[in-house]
Amino acid sequence: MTADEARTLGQGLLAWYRRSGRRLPWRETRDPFAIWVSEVMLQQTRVETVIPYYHRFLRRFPTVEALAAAATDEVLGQWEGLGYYARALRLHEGARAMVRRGEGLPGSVAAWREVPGVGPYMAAALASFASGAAAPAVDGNVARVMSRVLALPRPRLAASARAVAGAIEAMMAGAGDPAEVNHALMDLGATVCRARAPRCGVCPLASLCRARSGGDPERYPAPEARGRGPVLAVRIHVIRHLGRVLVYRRPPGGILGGLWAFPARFENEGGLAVEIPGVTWRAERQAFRHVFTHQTWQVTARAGDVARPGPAPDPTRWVDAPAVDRLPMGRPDRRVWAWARELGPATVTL
DNA sequence: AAAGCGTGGCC
DNA sequence: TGGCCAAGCTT
Repeated sequence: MTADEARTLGQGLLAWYRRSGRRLPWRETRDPFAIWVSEVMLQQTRVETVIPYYHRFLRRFPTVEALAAAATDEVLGQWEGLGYYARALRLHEGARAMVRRGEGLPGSVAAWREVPGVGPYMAAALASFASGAAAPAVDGNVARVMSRVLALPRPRLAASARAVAGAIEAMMAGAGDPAEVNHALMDLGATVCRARAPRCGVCPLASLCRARSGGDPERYPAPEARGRGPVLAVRIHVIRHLGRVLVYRRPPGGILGGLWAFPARFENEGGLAVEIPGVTWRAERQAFRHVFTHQTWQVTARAGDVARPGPAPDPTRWVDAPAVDRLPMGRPDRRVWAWARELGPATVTL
């Protein structure tokens, strides 16, 4: 693509964006903290899913100082249901580091890149949206758009990525506000140049799109191979004594890391199985399947009561039942709790 | 550098 | 239904 062609594309793109771009809450502000929160939430997560979380989170933590001062469980609690919980832990960690250093929020690509959880895409997006930097922000949408325009099957490969960035920079040079170019490319990918059923008839880039002239734009980008992962049988135990319940915090780093959970035994991975003598199990059980990206849990949940509990075995602890509602949990444990909390006391005791 | 990390919607 | 997908990052 020549510089002149890039300029023409950029102008057509911005004309389309001003007519058909999305209005989104995090585009109504230049507050870098709010935009940072939105970008973290939007990783691998749909816009419609994020919007209510975004408003709730900023209402609870309006500033980086408020977030830095919060407890981990408050932050995870606001995040419950969004998934990829390490994002929330890194956001929290980043906020505390910024407040500790007292130099405000970053304003450049390089400075954002130092922040935990901020990678190449986010650093460019944040510097562009909050500070006006002319940095190409290549997310999944933009990579797909440029993969098609330039007919590059693997736009993330180093050589292709350079071509993609170069073409976007050329568009920015010819077309005003760099942040608008980034927003426009993302919106184009989300609403026109979609993964399936692209609407080439209304695309402002169609005239120069090599994938379209090739006749089968959906062939780009090349599909990523992804495994489905194993199915694990998981036994989850809700063990109660009077008004209390046994829980533990899952270790950071792994699946649902940092969240609270009920003691569980995994088919072949140990998990956290604690020996509690004298449990009277109820006859009812709950069974369901929970599909993660890389593994599936076939869950069987049981609930029981213990008459004379010893101290909670490490790392578990007894928690008042109403407090369990406020502990951040993953979906499987939350679902088990929603079932178990409705059960009355066991009918038989030892 | 390939694998791990959640959840919900869509067809 | 099950497979695919959605504003990526870390190790």
